[in-house]
Amino acid sequence: MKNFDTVSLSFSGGSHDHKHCVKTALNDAEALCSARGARLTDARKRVLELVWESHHPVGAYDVLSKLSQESGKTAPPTVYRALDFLLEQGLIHRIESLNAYVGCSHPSEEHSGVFLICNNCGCAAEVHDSTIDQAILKKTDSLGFKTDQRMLEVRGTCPDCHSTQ
Amino acid sequence: MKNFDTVSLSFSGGSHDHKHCVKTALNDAEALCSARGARLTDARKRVLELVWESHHPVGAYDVLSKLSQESGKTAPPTVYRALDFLLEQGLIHRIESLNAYVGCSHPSEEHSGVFLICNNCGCAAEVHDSTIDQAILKKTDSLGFKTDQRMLEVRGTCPDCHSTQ
DNA sequence: TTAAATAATGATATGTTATAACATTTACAG
DNA sequence: CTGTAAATGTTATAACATATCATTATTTAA
Repeated sequence: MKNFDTVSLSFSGGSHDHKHCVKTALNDAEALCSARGARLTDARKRVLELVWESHHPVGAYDVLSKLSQESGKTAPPTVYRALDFLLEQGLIHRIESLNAYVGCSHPSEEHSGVFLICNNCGCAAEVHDSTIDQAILKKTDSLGFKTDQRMLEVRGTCPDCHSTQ
Repeated sequence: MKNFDTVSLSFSGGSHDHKHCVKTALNDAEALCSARGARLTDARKRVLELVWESHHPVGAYDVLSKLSQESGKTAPPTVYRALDFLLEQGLIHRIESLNAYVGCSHPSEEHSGVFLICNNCGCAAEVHDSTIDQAILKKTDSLGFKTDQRMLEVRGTCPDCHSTQ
């Protein structure tokens, strides 16, 4: 895994060009899936788009109702299958503490992010920090625990909400 | 918050005196609640006992069915109220990635644990590490994010399962 | 010590999130 | 083409959680 400390979206104040954001994500997704021989079908692509509609985590049933509106009756498995595919490909992340999903902004890297979730506005930022990664690794190693995945979610107030009050 | 690095139960190989473990937890809980003027009623105490029955996270509906067996028909709110109380008092923790609950082994300290969850045997160990805490704090501070709570759950294979294969 | 206030519990219904199981259609390699 | 695997459709249900209102128990304070 590449050793990088980045912030995917660190609290833009709602002022970034989100359409561009989504377009980039979709292009990246196409390229990645193509390179891997994975099939980013229309249904999967549409779900990815819907997850990317904001930087707020989106619930499966939110996706479901939008899908139902635009394409007629849709059943839960349709959505969950697409979400599972996108998770497998690393194109989205699941926020366990919200039962919700967010787009991943650098899916080409294998990684475990840290999610900062604002209790006020609901936005979620994915950040990376090798110091945190190493601290966790050191601890699990010292206990002989072999890690498969890890989830680190921090709830609080984002700088935008904090300054605006 | 006291600065401590401890392992609550680091993979005992299933060989510890669990009855003692539970008894201690219940005594501590009584003492704490008493000191705080919080009411550890029979119902709440029984739920705490049930959560402590193993070091595996226990689902709310597992608790519910045991309660129904021993006390006749019980409804979900009964269990969730007790779990909420126990969470508030820091007597149990919720494992978000499992929708399940585990007993807290040192409830008198205010703390955020790290949970190591074995995908093989299902056991969960709560560990603490100030290096991890500090790394996370440093990162969130640098981004101007004010933390309320955090969850860190690591899924993998515990040393017992790894050695036994 | 009793009435009022507060906290806890009981009971019913329903909301929310997720998956099992099986049928059908689509993509694509041979 | 056509057989196989992958994806999707469909129905039902499992699993997790809360809203609401009625009732009972406990504490507080007059």
